[in-house]
Amino acid sequence: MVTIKEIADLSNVSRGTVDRVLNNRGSVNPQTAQKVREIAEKLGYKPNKAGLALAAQKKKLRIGVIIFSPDNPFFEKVMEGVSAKAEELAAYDCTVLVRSVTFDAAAQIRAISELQGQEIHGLVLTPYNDPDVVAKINELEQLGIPVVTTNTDIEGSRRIAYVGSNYYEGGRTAGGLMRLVTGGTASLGIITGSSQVLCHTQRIAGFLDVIQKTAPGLQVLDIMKNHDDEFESYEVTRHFLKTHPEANALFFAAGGVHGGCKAILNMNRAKNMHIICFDAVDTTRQMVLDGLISATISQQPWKQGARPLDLLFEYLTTGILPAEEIQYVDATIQIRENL
Amino acid sequence: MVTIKEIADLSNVSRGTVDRVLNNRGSVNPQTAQKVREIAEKLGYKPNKAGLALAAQKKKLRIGVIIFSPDNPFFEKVMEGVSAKAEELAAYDCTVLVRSVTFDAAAQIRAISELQGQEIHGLVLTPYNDPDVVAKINELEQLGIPVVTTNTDIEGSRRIAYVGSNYYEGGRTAGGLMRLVTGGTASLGIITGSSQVLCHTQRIAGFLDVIQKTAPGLQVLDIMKNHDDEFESYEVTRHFLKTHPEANALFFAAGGVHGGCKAILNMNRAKNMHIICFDAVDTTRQMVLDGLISATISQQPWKQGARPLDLLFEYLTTGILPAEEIQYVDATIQIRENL
DNA sequence: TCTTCTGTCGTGCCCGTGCACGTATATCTA
DNA sequence: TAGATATACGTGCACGGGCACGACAGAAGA
Repeated sequence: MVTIKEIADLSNVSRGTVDRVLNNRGSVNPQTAQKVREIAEKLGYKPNKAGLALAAQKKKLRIGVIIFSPDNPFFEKVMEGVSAKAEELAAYDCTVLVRSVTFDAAAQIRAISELQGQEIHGLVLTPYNDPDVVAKINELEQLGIPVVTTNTDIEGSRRIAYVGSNYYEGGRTAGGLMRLVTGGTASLGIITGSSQVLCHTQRIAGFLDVIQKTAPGLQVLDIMKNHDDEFESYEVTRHFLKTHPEANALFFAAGGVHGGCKAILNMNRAKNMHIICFDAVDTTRQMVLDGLISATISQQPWKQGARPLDLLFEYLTTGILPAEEIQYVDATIQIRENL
Repeated sequence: MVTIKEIADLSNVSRGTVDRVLNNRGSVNPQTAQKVREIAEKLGYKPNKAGLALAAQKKKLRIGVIIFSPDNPFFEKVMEGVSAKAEELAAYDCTVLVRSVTFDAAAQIRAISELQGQEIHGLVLTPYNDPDVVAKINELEQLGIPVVTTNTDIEGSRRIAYVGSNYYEGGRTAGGLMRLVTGGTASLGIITGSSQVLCHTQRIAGFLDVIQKTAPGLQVLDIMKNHDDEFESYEVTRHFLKTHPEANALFFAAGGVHGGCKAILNMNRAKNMHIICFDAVDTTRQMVLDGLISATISQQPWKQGARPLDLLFEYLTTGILPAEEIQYVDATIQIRENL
């Protein structure tokens, strides 16, 4: 365990000077600085976390969180993760300010400005994909306010990290599961939210890649959109089942699982139907337990809420950036027995 | 954030007295103690982790780890977890002493005594199920040396926590997977390590419970033992396949997956064979990627190595016992696409 | 009454880091 | 040459908790 004091002793300077050198603050003689840096390097100095945390205790941190309005059961679980972690961080005098707003650029930017007014030191954001939002994130970065994106990423922004799913890999896993539960032969329908949402199309791309390569017996009858709406999902599934009496498998790449399943049940098509979907919200859990859904792939919404706060807190107190800029949560396969 | 100082001020005593009361050291007037305790309770005092860690810096901790000789690829992964966490803890002047010994009571007790000679402050142990080992664990507890068991638990001991799999639930998940990949109908063989090892029998119990309740079409032809030996596994599988030409599914409840799979390949029985097993060691991974094994259930060996150290360090520096005495690692389902 | 013992409690330092403040020396200006 | 200014560096305190030491009072013994 190398301390600043040790480095100071070996460099024949005081702790303060070492501090100035290693943290680039104040003015130091270039030669002295060079020497200190060399010694610190040689000794492999890593700031002591306990000391850092204690020193950080003085300033009260405020972290802002902006996510969708949680009318969505998935985001309710994300919120649970946020709340749990917020409670934990409260012990370190760190306050978490949550704003849940509608999913559009203007509302997001308004919410960010509001949080800026409250003098936040960091921000967790589920970004709406818009150049204005990118600009706003970069503005925050300029002001020294780090941003972590969650659930969905945004390109071109200088956010310090992204925590979320790897949608393409999730789709691949779904494809593999479909191969396994159908034995490699089936006539299937794919139901997605929207072709405009990158997440959904990425999932379908992964799914199709896998079945084309490893399960040529899986025939895709149709790809339909439900715009993440339960009732539209019901309608669309109903129509699909009617026009395709031979269909015996369904892949839900987005929300609307509940509506789709209801349609299957109402039309008495549950028998020999193989269903793979995403997320383990309550209604989905029930359908898995009932045996209607073979398996669901959970993206750990709780973790998607909690982890970004962890990363930000670490960065704000220790200055250490996350080891990985992109932090994928595991896509865990859930069946009736391990829900 | 409540501090000792605040409690002291409100109780009209000094920090030292509050410290004595809350940590039960030294002598304090019972009335004063009562008052301090009440105030601490009311304020919901939780010792500050940073402060605690800083104070703990003075005494260098030593934690002992005893696991099997890692000729086993699973325990190699456990060791990776231990090493990674040890490196992390080294930053706090905490040394981790590892002993890997053969799996019997005498050797374990000898190793523990050795570590005692090195004045360890805590111990991580994969306990051999023997009354002498129980007694030894309790002796350590008496001496103030906390013990965390990992991978397998031991009854009647006063270990502060257990980190490992829920074998019964793992078996249930395996049963569910077998139902899914076979479509609910198959003639299967079960290969286990030994009927003397609790873990293995628990897994089989979970597996059988599930298939009896949810997949009556799954017929168990035989349950065989391979004593966790690859070559015995090869022989036993070979014999099973020969005597059961109709067999089209295999469940490996223990080690020896590689040997068993080799037998299947050599006898040209890979086609239409459904295999479910445990752990994702390299040879198993390869068989999953090759499509021979449908799915494997991983018990996160890395975490089983790392987590116990975390718990012990937390306890030794802060005195906080793990929230849950029994910490199950997730049984994650791994298929070709999410390995 | 003086000493000794014991129970009770306050004080100060330590751990490692950040940071405000103070000070010494060198350079520049009037 | 005195004074202002800038550069380079040392010092001390804060953060929260552990712990050693010592102070003080009351009781017991001589």
